[in-house]
Amino acid sequence: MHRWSTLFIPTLREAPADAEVASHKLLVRSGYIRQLGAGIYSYLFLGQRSINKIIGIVRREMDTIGQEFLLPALHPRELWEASGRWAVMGDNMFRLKDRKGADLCLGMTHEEVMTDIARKELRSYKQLPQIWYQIQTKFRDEPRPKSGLLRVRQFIMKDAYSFDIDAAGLDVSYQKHRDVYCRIFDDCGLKYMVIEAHSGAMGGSQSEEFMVRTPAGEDQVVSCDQCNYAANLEKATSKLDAVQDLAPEGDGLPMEVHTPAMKTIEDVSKFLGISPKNNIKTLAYMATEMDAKTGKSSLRQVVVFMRGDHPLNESKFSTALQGREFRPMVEDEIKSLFGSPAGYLGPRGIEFADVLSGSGKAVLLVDDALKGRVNLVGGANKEEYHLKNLTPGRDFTPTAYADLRAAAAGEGCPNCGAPLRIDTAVEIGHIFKLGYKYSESMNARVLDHNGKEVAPIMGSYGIGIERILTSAIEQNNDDNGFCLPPQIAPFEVVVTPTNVKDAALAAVADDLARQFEAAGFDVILDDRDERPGVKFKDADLVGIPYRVTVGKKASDGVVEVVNRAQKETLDVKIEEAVKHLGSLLRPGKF
RNA sequence: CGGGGCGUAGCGCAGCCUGGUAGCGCACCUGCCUUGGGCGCAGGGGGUCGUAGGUUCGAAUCCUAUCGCCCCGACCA
Repeated sequence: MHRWSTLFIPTLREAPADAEVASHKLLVRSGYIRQLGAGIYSYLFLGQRSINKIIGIVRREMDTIGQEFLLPALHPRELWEASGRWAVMGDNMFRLKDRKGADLCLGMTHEEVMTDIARKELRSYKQLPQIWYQIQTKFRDEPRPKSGLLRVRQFIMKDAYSFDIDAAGLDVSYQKHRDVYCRIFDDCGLKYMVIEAHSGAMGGSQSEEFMVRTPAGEDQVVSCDQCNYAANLEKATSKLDAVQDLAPEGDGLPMEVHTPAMKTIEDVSKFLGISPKNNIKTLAYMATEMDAKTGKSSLRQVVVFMRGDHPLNESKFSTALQGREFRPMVEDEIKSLFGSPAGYLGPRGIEFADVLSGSGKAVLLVDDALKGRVNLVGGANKEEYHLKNLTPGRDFTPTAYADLRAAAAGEGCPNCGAPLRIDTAVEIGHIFKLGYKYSESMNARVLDHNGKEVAPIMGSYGIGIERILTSAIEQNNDDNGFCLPPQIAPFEVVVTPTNVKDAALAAVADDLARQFEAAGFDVILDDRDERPGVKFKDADLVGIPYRVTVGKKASDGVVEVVNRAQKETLDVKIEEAVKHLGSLLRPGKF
């Protein structure tokens, strides 16, 4: 039996001064974790116990669809060269050399290692599908670790990889993971959402994230309270109210108008007495083009037109550029393309490319919100002048239309039209249809039923173990501490005698704790010679969902069962305590 | 990488401006006392003042460099 008096549970009255978010303060105060360096933490007794319970749930559920492996954390450079990610990962990858000078890195994810196994071992469609997973430590040299365990440089991830013969098979593997993830997070007692996610520069056809709403989160989630629409801001769309186009002026063709010192959309709109919605916002970027053969990079001009009141979403922009890196143009670059300083930029006089890559011409990406609009106002590419009557398709031809706009709270849900909300959230899981990226680049091949060599199609699926703990704490804490769902708490119940010097009380408490243990509850006996207040405070702090107080009423055969989360106390007869707790912890079994 | 802040006992902080015995609260140890919400009394232990160099008779304090940590931003398969 676990006796508090013999355990190392270093609780603190005060939180470290540099802790900002609730879970960070409380994990340190409750003696779950201690910091070793920026984004590097030790998990002490209670922390590790809780992590182990979370891992237990993840493993139990993952075993219903896949097979557990354990891959190395130390990877040779060659493996990452094969997928092309040795260069792509940049400073986020921890790199080191061995004694012979060979380059190694610490694994930040394991597509490469898994694919390496697949390419060496899988030969036939008959061996597919496969789902392989592991629960293992990942290393990522984050530019800015923060918020305790929420953003760290070393953490535990459950990562899974599926190999299928075709897209239909991948759909099945993907759905299996989606279902299992829901069971896992339900079992962990989390309130979460499944949202559409940005597939990222890696391509991939579909991706969903499992998100927990909390102010401590770093992601922004757009969701609808009326229907089930939910998406990452990087991906979210919205319905816009119809906009009244301006009537044509003069002959209806682009017409110069003098706009002295009117550089911003706001200034121009006011000056001309129009809405920013009738303006074109012109943004100018330089994208990096990589020559596949020579590996040489060159710069490419990219112009973006948005509706005047709309912000650009850089993730969508990156997708539209097919992953090319980009940066804003500097002043000289603007002048050389537009012939005008910023503030008066527009389409006039520029011949844009008709395709994204190939020609050396500037690329023009136009946001979907401008499709079908007429008589817009934009810069004239001439200092202190704008143009009226600008109409896409007639006065300029986009290289492509694209969804580039960031959705905003209050705009209409794309499904049902109800107002959208935007919340911050923590990403606890991500499932991803990878496609052929790794099997192609790393040359994994199996024979299909026609005897033809094909690349298996892959999926990858991740769960951040620590983030389950942190988001559970973020969702359920108060001034006294936090309360974890019993399934992931380090203990399910603490038995607290109010005075261990009182032999009768101590005996009742000891006996009760033994009964709980015999009944299969995860129990800790707080047998410390401390005042009751100290023990109550500690019990409240460390997240144990139930406390059984053995005090004055014990002589009448009664103990108190305290529900930490509800802050409710119930008197229970000692001989019924096991049954009562059983009904709380193991519904249906007692 | 840009901006800001902080490094003094395990935790939270004062002292620094104006150089001269290193301090407070909590925690810890001993004894007594107390026992339903971090109790009280008495005694005690613990600090290369992040590190290195400089100025000075003398540096926690002034100067220079450097390292670490935190926050904002950039970034984030």
